[in-house]
Parts: sequence; structure tokens; C-alpha cells
Amino acid sequence: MAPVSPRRRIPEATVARLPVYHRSLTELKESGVTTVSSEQLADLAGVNAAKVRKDLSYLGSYGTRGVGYEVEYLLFQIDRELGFANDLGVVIVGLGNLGQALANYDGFGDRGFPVTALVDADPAKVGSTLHGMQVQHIDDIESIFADGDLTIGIIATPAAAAQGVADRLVAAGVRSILNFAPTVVTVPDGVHLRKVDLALELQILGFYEQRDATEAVNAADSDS
Amino acid sequence: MAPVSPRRRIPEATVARLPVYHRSLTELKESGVTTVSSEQLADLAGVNAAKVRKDLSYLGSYGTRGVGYEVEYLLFQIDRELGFANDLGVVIVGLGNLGQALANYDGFGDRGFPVTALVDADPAKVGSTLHGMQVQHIDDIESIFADGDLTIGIIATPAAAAQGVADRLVAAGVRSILNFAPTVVTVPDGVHLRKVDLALELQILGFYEQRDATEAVNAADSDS
DNA sequence: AATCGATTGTGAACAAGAGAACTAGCTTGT
DNA sequence: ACAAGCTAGTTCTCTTGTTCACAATCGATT
Ligand SMILES: NC(=O)c1ccc[n+]([C@@H]2O[C@H](COP(=O)([O-])OP(=O)(O)OC[C@H]3O[C@@H](n4cnc5c(N)ncnc54)[C@H](O)[C@@H]3O)[C@@H](O)[C@H]2O)c1
Ligand SMILES: NC(=O)c1ccc[n+]([C@@H]2O[C@H](COP(=O)([O-])OP(=O)(O)OC[C@H]3O[C@@H](n4cnc5c(N)ncnc54)[C@H](O)[C@@H]3O)[C@@H](O)[C@H]2O)c1
Repeated sequence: MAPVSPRRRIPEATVARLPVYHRSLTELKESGVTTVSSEQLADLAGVNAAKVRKDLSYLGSYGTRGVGYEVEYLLFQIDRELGFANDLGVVIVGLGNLGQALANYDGFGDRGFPVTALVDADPAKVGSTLHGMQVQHIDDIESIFADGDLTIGIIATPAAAAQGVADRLVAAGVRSILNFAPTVVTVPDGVHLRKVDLALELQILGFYEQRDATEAVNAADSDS
Repeated sequence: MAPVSPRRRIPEATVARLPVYHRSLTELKESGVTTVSSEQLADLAGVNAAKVRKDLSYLGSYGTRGVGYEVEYLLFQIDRELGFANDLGVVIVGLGNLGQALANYDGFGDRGFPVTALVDADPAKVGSTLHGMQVQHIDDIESIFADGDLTIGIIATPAAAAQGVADRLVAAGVRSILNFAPTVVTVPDGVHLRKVDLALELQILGFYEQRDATEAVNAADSDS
């Protein structure tokens, strides 16, 4: 009951944008820019300048009025807030089409999320090597995680297996899961779950595309 | 200026959930269920029952009080609203690791989004066959789209090429784009853009994981 | 030192979304 | 025909997120 965290609570929407700023700032840093205004950063991140300022203000007052933000320092602060200091491992479960593409992708490691284990249930795949890493069996999943290890689990199995895999990940101590299977997965309180559903994205785009098309037709009708 | 569309405007958040209901309903239908209540559907979709009712009410009054919704009829209505009647083609640009996985995936076609073209810039890849489809060159992109064709473009190229590809897609008449490259892409008004950024998802998960961890430490401290 | 232009940080208005509570209406059993 | 029990549809309130507008503050310039 003690006021343990008098910390400012960073809104969810802001958390989702911080990585975008981080990426833009990294690019700026690499091209030698030392200072950036909220307006410029907003342009790069594809958002509104006021939003940038408000988002950054949750981290503290790291800008200089009349000047802008020092790129390197701001980057350091976002790093700190996002927990980039301590790398977080990633376990990929399900090494089919998608899982293999993910395993072969270097972009995660580059951004501080090294793939630490590959897991599948297919005996034909277990034991084989992918991107310099041996595929382990899902039944051995408990032994994969060292105590206290912070790890993100990626589910890239068929939808039917997703909930089961999630349960096993949670049982093994994983508290963050990224689900690619097109199905609803539920996890206990305290476990964070995010999903990436490509078919869903297409359906959403499809809706707007179709709506625009019918609107255009309606507009044409009213012309006649 | 005429009130062409006296249509109820479906909120964005609702549009994003309709495909989820759609999937749950499809499962119900396949297992022979004919009627479903908002409560049950909410469970399957992982949301709140009130939200389900409100979302569905934007489509019209298709439920029966005291009973629930007729699965098949509701499915038909969502289909109609999402524009499932007319299939929407998908063009994948960039056939590396990820693009190939997408091209080999049947889940899109199954859900009404047949892949209609594969495009790359690498001469070594152009002309080769993938999943029964020939890879075309990006310079020929204009000729790929028949007039009036509604198509969604998927960008799976390196980040550096993404904006250029988006521009070419737009120039060729594509009005909906799904971007996988980890970079901000801007498109003209009237073009819909959605993004899937895996590294970003990991970073968001990483933030919460780290926050929880430090909170736990803080709590332990206050115990001592 | 005083002024000026620029840019941050934030209070407040505004908009969108979520969820609870209520109302209306159907179906079934008597 | 009527009552009882469900469940859809709607209204209201609360929360979250976005945007605007402006005062505070900095560096530069005279
Ligand atoms: N391939 C894509 O481009 C793509 C696109 C969108 C969504 N998805 C989704 O991603 C998931 C994976 O797709 P995919 O094409 O790679 O499928 P896939 O069938 O090629 O691969 C699935 C893998 O999961 C393994 N697996 C099955 N059950 C398992 C279990 N219980 N534990 C561990 N591993 C298990 C299988 O052995 C196989 O290697 C699917 O849910 C699919 O809908 C894939
Ligand atoms: N592979 C993954 O699992 C993964 C995960 C997350 C994000 N991504 C992102 O997805 C994108 C693709 O990743 P990848 O691993 O497939 O990369 P890749 O390098 O394997 O493939 C890129 C492909 O794009 C083609 N290409 C390059 N420029 C082009 C252009 N102007 N027009 C058309 N085609 C062009 C290349 O010829 C190549 O075939 C990248 O932006 C990457 O960051 C990939």
C-alpha cells in the first residue's frame, strides 16, 4: 500500500510511439545531426509536433527551449526508458514458413533483441540448425530459460497450437508474448501479450478500400 | 456538397474488431453452431460483451433480443460490410526472407485476399517462380494493374527502398498499402497505409517487461 | 543588458473509446 | 393470453488520447 512508485505513468499510446522516435533519432545520429526540434522529429516519425513534445515530456525535461533536443542525449534517455540497457532474449516457437524467416532475420538482434532459442514440436525439425542455432523440442522448454532471465516468446505455430504454446511459455516463466497465429490467445494477468495478424490487417485495409469505392460510386450517382 | 452518405460512420476501433468477430463466427459456423449471444462471442473474440453489441449495432439490428445472433446471417452481414463479396488482390513487393514466406502462405487467399502478383527489383529473382507464380520486375508495375482493379500492395523490401516502392505503387493506382519495412512511409491523402513493425512490437513488450521488473525490485526494497 | 526570434513544456479544450447500466423486445412455458 | 427470463440495442459516464494555444525560457544579436 506504500506509494512505492511516485513515478509518472507513461501512457500506453506514448509507449507505442517511443520506439518510432528512437528509430528516427538513430538515423539522425548516424547522419551526424546533433540537434533536432519537435517539428523535425514529428516529420520523421510521421506524427504531430505537439504529440512529440507531450510524449517526450513524460520522460522528463530533456529539451532546450529555443533550440530543440540534443539527439544523442535524448536517444540515451529513450534507451533507458525502453530498457535497452539490458538486452532481452527472444524465443521463437514454430519454425515453419514464418518462423524460419524470423529466425533468419538479423534485424532483431541489431535492435537489442537477440534470438536465444528456436523451438518446434516436429521431430523432423528438432535438432536441425537454423541461422547457426539448434532447434530444440518444445517439451524441453522449461530447461531453456535460466532463472530470472527475461525473455520474449514469439508464437509462429498454426492457430490450433497457439494457446497451448502460450500456456507452456507462461508456465516456463515467460511474461511477454508476441503472437502471429490468427487466433485469440488469452494469458494470465501480469503477462503481456501483443499480436500481429496479417490477414486482419488486410481485412481492415479491404474495408476502407471498399468503402471509398462505394462512396465514389455514390458521389457519381448524385452527379447524374 | 450533397449529403451523399447519410450512412452511419463505423468507428475505426470497431472496424479493427470486425475481422476478429468474423473469424470467431466462422469457427462457430464450422462447428455447426447456429446462434450466438454477445456474451459468447465476446469470450471468443477476447473482448467485452457490451463492446460486441455496440460494434454490431453499427451494422444494423441483426440480433434477436432474448436469443442472440444468427451466426450465418451475422457472418454474411460482416462479410458485406468488410467488402468480402468482391475479392481484393494482393501484390507483394520484395521477395526476400519475409516476402517469400508471405508468398508461400495460403492464409491470405483462404480469407479472400489472393496474391495476384509478385514483384522484386533483383534481376536474379525476376522471372523465377514462387508458389506457382512468376516474379515480375518492379519497373513493369504499371502494367500489372488492370484499370479499376482494387489491389492491396505489401511492401517487404529493405527500409531504404520502402518509400520509393510506396510511391510507385501509388502511382500505379494502388490505394491500400501494408508496410513491413521498419521505416515511416508517407502516402498522399486518400491512400490507406497500415504498418506491421515487428521490432517495434518487441520494443513495446520490452518496455513493459522492464517496467514490471523494476517495479518488483522497488516493491522488494520497500519491504526491507 | 536588453531585445528578439525560436522552441519547449503544459494547461485546457476537444474527440474518441470503453464499459456499466438501463430499456426494449423476443421467446418460451404455463 | 400472460408472465418470466433472456438478450439485443442504447444511453450515459468515465477514461484515455489528441490537439491547440500560450507562457516560460533559451541563445543570439545588437
Ligand atoms: N507464413 C506466413 O507468411 C504467415 C503470414 C501470416 C500469418 N501466419 C501465421 O503464422 C503461423 C505460422 O505460419 P507458417 O506459415 O510458418 O506455418 P507452418 O505450418 O509453415 O509452420 C508451423 C510450424 O509450427 C510447428 N508447430 C506446430 N505445432 C507446434 C507446437 N505445439 N509447438 C511447437 N511448434 C509447433 C510446426 O512443426 C511447423 O514447423 C500460422 O498461425 C499462420 O497463420 C503466417
Ligand atoms: N525477415 C523477417 O523476418 C523480417 C522481420 C521483421 C521485419 N522485416 C522487414 O521486412 C523487410 C524485408 O525483410 P527481408 O528479411 O525479407 O529482407 P531481404 O533483404 O531478405 O529481402 C528484401 C527483398 O527486397 C528486394 N528489393 C530491394 N529493393 C527493392 C525495390 N526497390 N523494389 C523491389 N524489390 C526490392 C530485394 O531484391 C530482396 O529480394 C525489411 O524491411 C525488414 O526489415 C523482416
